[in-house]
Amino acid sequence: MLEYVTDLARPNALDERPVTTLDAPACRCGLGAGCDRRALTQAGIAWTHDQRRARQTIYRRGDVTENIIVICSGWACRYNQLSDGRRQILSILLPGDIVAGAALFSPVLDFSVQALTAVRYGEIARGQLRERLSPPAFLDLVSQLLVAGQAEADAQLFDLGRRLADERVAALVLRLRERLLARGEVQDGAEGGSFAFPLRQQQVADIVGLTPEHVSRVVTQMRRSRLMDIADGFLTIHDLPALKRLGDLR
Amino acid sequence: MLEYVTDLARPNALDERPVTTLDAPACRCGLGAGCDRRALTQAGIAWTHDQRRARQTIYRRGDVTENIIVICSGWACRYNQLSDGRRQILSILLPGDIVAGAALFSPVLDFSVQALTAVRYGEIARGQLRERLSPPAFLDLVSQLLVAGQAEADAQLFDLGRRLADERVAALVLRLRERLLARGEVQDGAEGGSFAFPLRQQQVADIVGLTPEHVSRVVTQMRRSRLMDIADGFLTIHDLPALKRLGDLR
DNA sequence: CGCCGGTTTGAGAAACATCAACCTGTGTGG
DNA sequence: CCACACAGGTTGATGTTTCTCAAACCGGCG
Repeated sequence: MLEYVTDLARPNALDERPVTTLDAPACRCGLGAGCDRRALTQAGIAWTHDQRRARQTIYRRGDVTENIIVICSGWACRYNQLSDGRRQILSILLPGDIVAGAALFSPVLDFSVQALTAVRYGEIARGQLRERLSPPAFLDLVSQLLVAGQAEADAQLFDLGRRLADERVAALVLRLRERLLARGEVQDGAEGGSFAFPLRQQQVADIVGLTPEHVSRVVTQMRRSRLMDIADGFLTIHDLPALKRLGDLR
Repeated sequence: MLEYVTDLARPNALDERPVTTLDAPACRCGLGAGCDRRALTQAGIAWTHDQRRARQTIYRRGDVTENIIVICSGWACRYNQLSDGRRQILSILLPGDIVAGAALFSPVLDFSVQALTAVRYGEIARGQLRERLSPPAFLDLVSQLLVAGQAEADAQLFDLGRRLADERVAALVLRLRERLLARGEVQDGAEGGSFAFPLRQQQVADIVGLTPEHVSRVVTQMRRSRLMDIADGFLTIHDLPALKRLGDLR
């Protein structure tokens, strides 16, 4: 397997320094009104917004945190990596997603987290959160996010276990499209709309369990057959029905 | 792909009839003291114990349920299946596991559930559960189970995306061993102990994303190299360190 | 005994990985 | 401005893993 050369190996003290924003802009994280710095501060809950640039590491497997982390803007991912370089992205984190539900109970993370684009994220001490937020609301919120994560994982499991390369890519695109639709981040274009797609083919490969070369072949093939196109950080769907025939769970 | 011939296609009215046990025996489901028929009954919470024989279907994808389902004894699995027969098992359900955290919010199931051995399971109306159980305890319980499920899914995702056939099988065995260890269901034998292993190779294949033929080759190979052995419904580990070298996440 | 579900084995095909070259746009230093 | 490096993507030739299809095997059971 490839020894993926990433910047994981060169932590840069300056780059990794947390930058606390004093005025948190409007935040579409799932905590809803909860993710309002002023409101939380008034409630006596410590809340910090940090940010990372694209490709920077946010957490490493084994790191310890007492915080619940929520993505506020940008894309990130959870991944695991073997010592021989094989890497698998476990999930794509979009604004509103909880990075680690696991952190609710065990402070030590079982995966690494990396920014895919520039990312802003918030951290709340879990003890505080659990004490202060009214329990039923908190239950619904967290459980709902956990359940959504499980559903995503289920779909991904099926893809990796039982689908061919082109079907996997199609399914990935469709699921991303669904999630972005729900956030109103899909522009409707010719056939199936288009949306910002910051992933490099290497990263797509790490999601769908293929090599970057093979992803390139699949994407090129899809471009030629006018299924969809990825260019300039945007993904445009040209034939949504055909894509669904490939990648939908039926 | 194969058209897997399962008994999904021949529902048997007699076999599928729920059998409510009047005296629920000791139950190691995660609800702990909660899963005590008398206690729950006294608290006014409706609770039923049903059972299924091996290979029977408990739920089908798309079924609607207002209940939270917990496995009390036996093995079951969640799976999804394409119309062309491709099937992927999403998770193995052991006693104490919640079948569908999803049912907490959406009554319609996004997967099917099948008994792998004879299975006893309990159902509690979710509304009742959420109202009656004291919220903090409920939060911890459910979230903890959800988080554990996510961790399992993460490991499985890595295996399916980035591991070779023998590594996948080794990893599956190791993870099952861990879960059974926690339940005290591993007898320590010669090297790595042994435990009941009711899975057919077809089912193993549906977990690790391979064909049954290839699973047979891998298992036979492992038997010959004295890594482990599966026989008579029991799995015996002969060389735990070697197995871990193959399948552990490092 | 014959049947049946499950497993094993083999030969050939398909999907995907590997390795290597090349291409293109972009930034960088002289 | 040019030379150059570099990251990301594309393409091709070849190798490996796994699948497919088919047959044989094996223990249990009517």
